[in-house]
Amino acid sequence: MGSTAKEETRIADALCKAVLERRLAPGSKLPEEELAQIFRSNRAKIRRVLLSLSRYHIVTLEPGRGAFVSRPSPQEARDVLASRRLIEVSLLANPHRSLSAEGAERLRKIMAQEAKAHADHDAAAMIHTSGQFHLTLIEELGNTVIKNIIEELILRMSLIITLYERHNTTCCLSSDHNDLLDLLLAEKHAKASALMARHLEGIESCLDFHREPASTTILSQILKPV
Amino acid sequence: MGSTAKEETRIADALCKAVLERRLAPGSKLPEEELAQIFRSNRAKIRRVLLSLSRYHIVTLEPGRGAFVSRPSPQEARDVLASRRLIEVSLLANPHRSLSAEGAERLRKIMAQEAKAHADHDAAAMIHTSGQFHLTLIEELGNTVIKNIIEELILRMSLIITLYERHNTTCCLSSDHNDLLDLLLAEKHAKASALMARHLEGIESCLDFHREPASTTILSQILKPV
DNA sequence: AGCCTGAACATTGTAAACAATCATGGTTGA
DNA sequence: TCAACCATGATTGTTTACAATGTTCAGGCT
Repeated sequence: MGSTAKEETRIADALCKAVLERRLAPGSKLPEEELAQIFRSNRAKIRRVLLSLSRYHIVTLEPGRGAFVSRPSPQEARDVLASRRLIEVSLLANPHRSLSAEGAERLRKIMAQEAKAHADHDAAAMIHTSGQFHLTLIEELGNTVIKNIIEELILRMSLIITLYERHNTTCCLSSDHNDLLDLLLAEKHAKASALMARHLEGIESCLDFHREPASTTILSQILKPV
Repeated sequence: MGSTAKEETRIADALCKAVLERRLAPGSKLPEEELAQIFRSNRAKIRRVLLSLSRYHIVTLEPGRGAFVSRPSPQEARDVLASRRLIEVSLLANPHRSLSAEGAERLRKIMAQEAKAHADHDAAAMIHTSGQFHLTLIEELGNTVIKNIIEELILRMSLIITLYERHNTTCCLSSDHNDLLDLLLAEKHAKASALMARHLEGIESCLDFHREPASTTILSQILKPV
């Protein structure tokens, strides 16, 4: 996510990645000094990064207390889900432009990575490539602005899933992606849109807003020392 | 737009308001020291505000050169327009919930303010209330997350309109709002959605991406000295 | 025993001084 | 006359130290 300086981008990306892959649990405290050591940076830069991330609702700043990984409320969770569904579903129904050949190629490459991650049982890679598929799709059919919006929503969804995922369920089936691409190439917008709606509803149905685990994590074990 | 501290919110809001009402021209430089004096604040806080606003694409930070009011490129302009249209139109077609009685009441009040601003020939108030109408509508039919997204897009649209508005045209006709409310209360989603599409397309048709005026402004005359 | 209180510690927030970078205007030379 | 160049001033970027706030833990009181 575009920061100004290079080093800050690095740090922000590392934090976002940790959130995306659900290594960083919602509610975790993010002490400035500790982060500065982990990333071999200084407090000022960490501070800027945290402020930036707070704008994306990934981090919550509590004045006088510090920064924490956000814990979206059930209401916020529902709103994020609904917003993402609204945007992705309607973009597939009314794409700004149809899928180009090179776009399809990009998507296929990502699907190959997905398959590999699945074969390797690499959970982090699976989440990452799955998100990448959605983002690339949005970018091909829509534009950069919408892509950025969805990018933020996907990050927030990671927090939501970590918080509210019902155990015993296997969320996020990725077999849909194949069908989705076929429908898009066949220009069957209505069907593609409906499939996307089901796809996202599938994720929602795996959530349970009654429980709120407070699992906090220890940073240094999670954020690799650069 | 929610900042952490109170004073910073005040400053950010003042800047956003100036952008929204098109007093702050795209490209204007925003020197830290000068802003600090205008808002009787200090550089550190101004700096935080500018960083925040840069995350909303309202301000562009150029390393070593400082902060400037963003100048969206024609491409970015088109993308912002398209994104806003996508979201607003599809939300009206598939609202998350139907308009409540109190929601209608809120909208009516805003429309009254719009009428007053129109009667007074108060351009700033007209822009402000018009935006408020859209935002309230989105919030009633959708949720807070979508509202925040649209809020940012409306701000960016202010910059775009300032940059690319074709003169001799009267953009943003507000007579549509009345009809829109009627259609919504009658639960005529398809018609409401179509009207919104036309409404937003009307704005787009007033833009001309060929000219790029570089009008820069002087801050102290525009930002009231608190 | 449980809880309130207060002091010591740790962390965040703020300010100011310093360093680095960029815009400027004037000078020099062809 | 014009262009390139250097010196100067202004603005941004970074670091440091210090102030304010929150947290924790020990001790004493009820």
